[in-house]
Amino acid sequence: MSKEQQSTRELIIDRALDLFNESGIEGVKMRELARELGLSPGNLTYHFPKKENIIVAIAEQLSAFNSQTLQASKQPEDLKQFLELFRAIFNNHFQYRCLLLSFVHLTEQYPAMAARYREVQAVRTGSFQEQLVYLRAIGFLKEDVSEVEIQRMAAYCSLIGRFWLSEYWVSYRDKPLEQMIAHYLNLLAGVFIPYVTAKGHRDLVEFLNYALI
Amino acid sequence: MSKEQQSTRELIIDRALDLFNESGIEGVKMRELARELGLSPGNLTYHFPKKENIIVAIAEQLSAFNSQTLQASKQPEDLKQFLELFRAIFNNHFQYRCLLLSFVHLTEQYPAMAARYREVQAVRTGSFQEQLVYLRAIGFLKEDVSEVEIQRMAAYCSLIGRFWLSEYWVSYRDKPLEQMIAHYLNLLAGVFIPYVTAKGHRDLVEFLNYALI
DNA sequence: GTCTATACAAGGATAGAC
DNA sequence: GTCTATCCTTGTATAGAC
Repeated sequence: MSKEQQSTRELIIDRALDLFNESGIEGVKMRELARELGLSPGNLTYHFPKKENIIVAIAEQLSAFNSQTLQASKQPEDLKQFLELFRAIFNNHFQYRCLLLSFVHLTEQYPAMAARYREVQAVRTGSFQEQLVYLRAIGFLKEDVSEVEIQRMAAYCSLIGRFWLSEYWVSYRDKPLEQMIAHYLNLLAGVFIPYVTAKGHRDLVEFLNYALI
Repeated sequence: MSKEQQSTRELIIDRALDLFNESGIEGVKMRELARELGLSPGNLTYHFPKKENIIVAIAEQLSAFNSQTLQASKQPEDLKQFLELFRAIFNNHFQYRCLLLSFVHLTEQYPAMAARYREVQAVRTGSFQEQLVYLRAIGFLKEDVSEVEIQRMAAYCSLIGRFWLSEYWVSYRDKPLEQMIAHYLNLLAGVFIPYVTAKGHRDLVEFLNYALI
């Protein structure tokens, strides 16, 4: 996809994502974005009547990325794979951090985005649960792990998955991304430690050794 | 504190908090706030030259509340007390939800608030760790719980404490507050379950029975 | 010290010519 | 598809009355 082939619309989305990530969505003015692109403000409005439309377009990209990542592992082979899934998602999140970081704000301002997000998130939490049930079935989690415990683990995964970036951004931004992703993967792994079988434990230890530097 | 005795400044802060909580900080315009109070916009500017000043004033109230709540239990008698601490904090959070819900935003916009917050949060996470070490010392957590495990537990407490409200607001706002606070207290309690002694377990079960309806 | 009236600048959005 | 000109809202600043 060379730059020459990109439509104006695509050029706008790409540049907007960069600037939004850099200065926050609110920090980037429509006139500024137009100037950066060598367009007139009016022309920008032609392609995206409202700023919201640019945001939605970017959100759709992220959503597509995430769906693609998640489809890959309906039934993870082991805990390692389940956790690697999160590494991929965390990297997606960082690429689209402008959205993640102001997402409470966005859901307030644009009810359509809120509704869509709630839906996606409910599906995702449910899917975590299924994957954990599956991991229990194939002997990585103890047989006697209860439904309630599975639900709790899924809830922790959800919460960490949603908010790791916000915490990172506010409190640990000076530290390297890789290191902090490793930290949050470690927290995720820690959720399972008390509930794994011997086999699961070996798998987890392996993950912790190679994956967390 | 009857309404007659409140200074204009106090009246502004009170009304602003209500409106901010209702419509979000960005959703409340200075002119609107002035109108609600029966003041002229210029007069509002006299008391608070910038909107930020109102926000800071409100943030100081929350901070005072939280410090007061936290000082109460440097050395919790038991796990129950530790968890009750969080219930109080969660209720504070809800009272000041306008701040919590846009706090990434706020720390971006006002570096002073960011620095202060980072400081407070570091202290708080450290203090969780100390309390957990203490709970281990007095026999509520198993003796062989490691420092790494303590750190992880503190990290979970921190993450839940920071972001429970965001998740609640975005995904479960239609459910009653009490019920959702109970849900997040349950998640907090769940963090400790694998690491408690028999004594700690009894304590935890008791908490779960009476505290979570 | 407290308040009113008014002005200004920045930013999102729109209309219409080319 | 692109541009110029314009409008409206909102945060902020100031001058001056009481």
